[in-house]
Amino acid sequence: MARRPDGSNRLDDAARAGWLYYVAGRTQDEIASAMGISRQSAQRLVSLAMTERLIKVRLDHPIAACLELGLALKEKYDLRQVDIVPSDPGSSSTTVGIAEAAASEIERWLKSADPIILAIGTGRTLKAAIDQLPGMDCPQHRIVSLTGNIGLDGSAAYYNVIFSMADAVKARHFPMPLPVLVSSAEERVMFHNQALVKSALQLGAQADVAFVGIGELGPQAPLCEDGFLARDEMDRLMDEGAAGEICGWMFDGEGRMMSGSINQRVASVPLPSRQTSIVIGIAKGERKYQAVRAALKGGLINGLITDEATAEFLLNA
Amino acid sequence: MARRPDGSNRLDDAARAGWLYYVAGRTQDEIASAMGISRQSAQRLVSLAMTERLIKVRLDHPIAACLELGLALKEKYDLRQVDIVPSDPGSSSTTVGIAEAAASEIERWLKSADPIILAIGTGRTLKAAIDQLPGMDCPQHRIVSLTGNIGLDGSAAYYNVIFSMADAVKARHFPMPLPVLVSSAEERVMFHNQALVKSALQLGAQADVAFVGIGELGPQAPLCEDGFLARDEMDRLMDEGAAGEICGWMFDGEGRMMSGSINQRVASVPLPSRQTSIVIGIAKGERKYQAVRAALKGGLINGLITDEATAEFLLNA
DNA sequence: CAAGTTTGTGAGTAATTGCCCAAGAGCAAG
DNA sequence: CTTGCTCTTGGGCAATTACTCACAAACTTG
Repeated sequence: MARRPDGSNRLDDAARAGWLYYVAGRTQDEIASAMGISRQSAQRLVSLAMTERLIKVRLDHPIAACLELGLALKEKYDLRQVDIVPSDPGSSSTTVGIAEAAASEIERWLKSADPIILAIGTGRTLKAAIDQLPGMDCPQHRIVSLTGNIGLDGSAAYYNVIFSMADAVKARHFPMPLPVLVSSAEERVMFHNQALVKSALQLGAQADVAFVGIGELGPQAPLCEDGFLARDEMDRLMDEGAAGEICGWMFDGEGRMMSGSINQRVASVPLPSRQTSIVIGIAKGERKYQAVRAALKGGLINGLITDEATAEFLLNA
Repeated sequence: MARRPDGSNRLDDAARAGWLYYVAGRTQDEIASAMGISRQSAQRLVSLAMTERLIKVRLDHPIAACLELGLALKEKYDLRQVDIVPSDPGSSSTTVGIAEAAASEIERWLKSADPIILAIGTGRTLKAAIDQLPGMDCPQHRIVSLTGNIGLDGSAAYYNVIFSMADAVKARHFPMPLPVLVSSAEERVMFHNQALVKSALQLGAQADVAFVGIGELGPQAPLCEDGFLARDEMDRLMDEGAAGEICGWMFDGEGRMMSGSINQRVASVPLPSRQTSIVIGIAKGERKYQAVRAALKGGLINGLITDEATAEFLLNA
């Protein structure tokens, strides 16, 4: 009999229990006796399956209200692709719901038999989305990161979205091993001449689809909190009228790229052309309202995944 | 809000409620007050979302495929107990995986506080399974061998499954000190009149659960290799359409017991009734596909422990 | 238009689940 | 071998959810 001091067997059991509970619809009591454990242990396994994200729940029904909002938005901002999920008034999470929807959309693209180039940004929202991806096997596709993952202090610990994603879907991937912001335009040139970065730049320009987060600016902006941007720089940007950022590219309230020096120091891949690619922004929440609206106004994105409340704001604003 | 007198609005509500419940993780009470309906109605909507399959749950773990296969097999062949373990495509072992699973299942039965009678066959697979048993102390149970352990040449060296097992779990045990095949029906009667054999026969008939291997036939069959059956007899059996054996009992491709003289010379305990007992077959591997299928078709077993690949064959065949 | 049928509602109740706590097993250090 | 620590287990209990029933509204049918 295999002893189970290690965790791997435990996850197996959790998967089993979770499957029996959610898919087969058994009660925890039945699972307990089927697996020869106490009900409490079964409950723990089921809950473990949840917290370990072994179980993925997804809603597949176009709710009329969301659909209508989506259609209206699509028209108003001339979008190629819109996905609206219901709002949860009681929750302050900035990812719940849209992460699942984004995962579903990403999966749809990855299921394509024809090889595609999928570009991806970074950030909490995208990380949450990637976590919802099922395991896949997509050697035909290429995934390219649009932005670096190294902070001001040199740490690379940020949400390594592209690695988690490539790991889940087993596709070739092209990370950007550099900071989001470098110290000068010259340094950027230097970074961009590195072989790895060069191929990311090339691939990014040819991307069929890109999934990007939309970041708000301000003292609590993730860009600040995660140490990509110093506080005083942020203040200056705000003074100059910056309203949001995508992959580090700063834009104003009308969605025009900021003209100051800041964008010359952004080392990210330029956003793929909205003429030839689909660039899908993923964001929700009151704090991001202005940033999302600006991105839409400026045509920086031509696809959107958001929630009802945000969609309503965007329609009426 | 779009008014809709027809049912589509109801499904929308169901989707919304289901989303709030499963994705956002709110309680039905919260959903009820958020949507302005009674808790019961909320519950109905959530359950409707489930029954209408608006909510898709899936489990992203290798185990999931096994469980699904198991459920399908259980239905197709009307089984009481199915256990599918992941296949290891790189291994040609006929025991790895199922031995552990079988041990785990045996252990589960032995943990019962109520005394049970556990019958057990023989063969490499079962030997590997009981090697996986942890030490236990089960004086309340009785273990009976379903089949003899003496070869054509009189040697008793075969996989002495029952002794190893009784040793490991410290239960009373009832071996069958005779050959698998005797020379004639008359000799069988003689053997069966021995006291030891008699009690084994009686116990076997009352067994609560039986674990048996499923043997394939052919020149490389273990039955031949281990010297229980002469080569020319095997050839004759194959000509007559024999497809497999369980504890020496030969059956054809439909799982019907062979009518020739061979089964009159099998000295094993008859398989316990599938009405009152659980008879669990343990087998995997391409060479055994036909034998396992026949055993299932004929209802010779009502439980199965096998691997994914075999399970897939059994489902599609 | 009335009777019958279907569908949805709320109340009450049984079943199921989630959580806290004390006890026990496993393990490392002494 | 003992001590102290952590992690896991199972019991008990409160919260949550599922089911049954009786009734009302809406809808169908003659």
